[in-house]
Amino acid sequence: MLEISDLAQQTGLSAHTLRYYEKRGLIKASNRSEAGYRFYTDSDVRRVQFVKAARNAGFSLNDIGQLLSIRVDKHSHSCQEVTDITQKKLLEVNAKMAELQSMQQTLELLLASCCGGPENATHCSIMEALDAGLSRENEN
Amino acid sequence: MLEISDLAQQTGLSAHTLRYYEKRGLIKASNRSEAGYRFYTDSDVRRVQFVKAARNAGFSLNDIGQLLSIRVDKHSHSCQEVTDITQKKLLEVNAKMAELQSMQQTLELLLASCCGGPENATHCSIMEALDAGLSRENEN
DNA sequence: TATAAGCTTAGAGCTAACTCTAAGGTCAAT
DNA sequence: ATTGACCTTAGAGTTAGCTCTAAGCTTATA
Repeated sequence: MLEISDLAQQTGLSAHTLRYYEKRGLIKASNRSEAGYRFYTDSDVRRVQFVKAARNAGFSLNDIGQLLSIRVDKHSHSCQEVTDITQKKLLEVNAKMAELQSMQQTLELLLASCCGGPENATHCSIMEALDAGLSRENEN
Repeated sequence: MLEISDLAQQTGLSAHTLRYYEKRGLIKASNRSEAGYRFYTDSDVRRVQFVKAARNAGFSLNDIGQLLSIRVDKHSHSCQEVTDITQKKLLEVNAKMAELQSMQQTLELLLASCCGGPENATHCSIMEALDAGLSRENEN
């Protein structure tokens, strides 16, 4: 039986975060001491590690809530439900990536155009490009 | 002279957002009517367009505040200041991209491993992978 | 002149995921 | 019995960038 700080150490999450996850309904200590201290079992630890792995994969805490309810009753859920959640997340990640790639490209172009030297910015090509609206490519 | 809704239409930002930018100190209506209505000049429009272009490039409103203070007094600032801000932003974007790429890769692997069919999730390989902590590659 | 559309302000609410604080209880060691 | 480290809870604060509301003016049109 682990106390919350032990679980925190084992998972690399803070005790605060673990309590927060509990408040969100993601995890729960299997036992409590007389005084109300949380005690975690191995099964609790595995559940927290599942949450952590899902966070690393990019899932939101809401997504993880869904995944967890599938996890506790796999018989009542299909693989398709799991792939749907995963697919949806992948689309979000791809969208975000596209946005960032556009920014990255823009920033690289800006940097390539500017001398970056100590002279004053009167003719700075970055400022000029931003003034020109980034050459109307990036309009939405 | 444009009223705020005219400026909103010309820039694609909402009147709410324009007032918010003003509150943040990024923009300002050059004139006000007797009644207090904001009136914008062409120069105001260009400033807002600068802000919008910088947003598209990924700059935060704080960054944009700095860029704007350079913009109004280019003589007192160097190209280096501008490239420093830009470089810093590029590093942030790159870091975020790396994170997203890792997620993307993970999600793609997960999807490739799972049948996604209507059978129950008892042996779903996505669930198994998350249970296994994503094979300890992604630990931090 | 009355109605509707649009303007003003201050300030609250939203999202996501923490992060921290305050006030107090518990526990092991001295 | 007293530290000091840890635990509890409810609830507030943080970040970024909006987004919206309420209450009240103003302006153009019918």
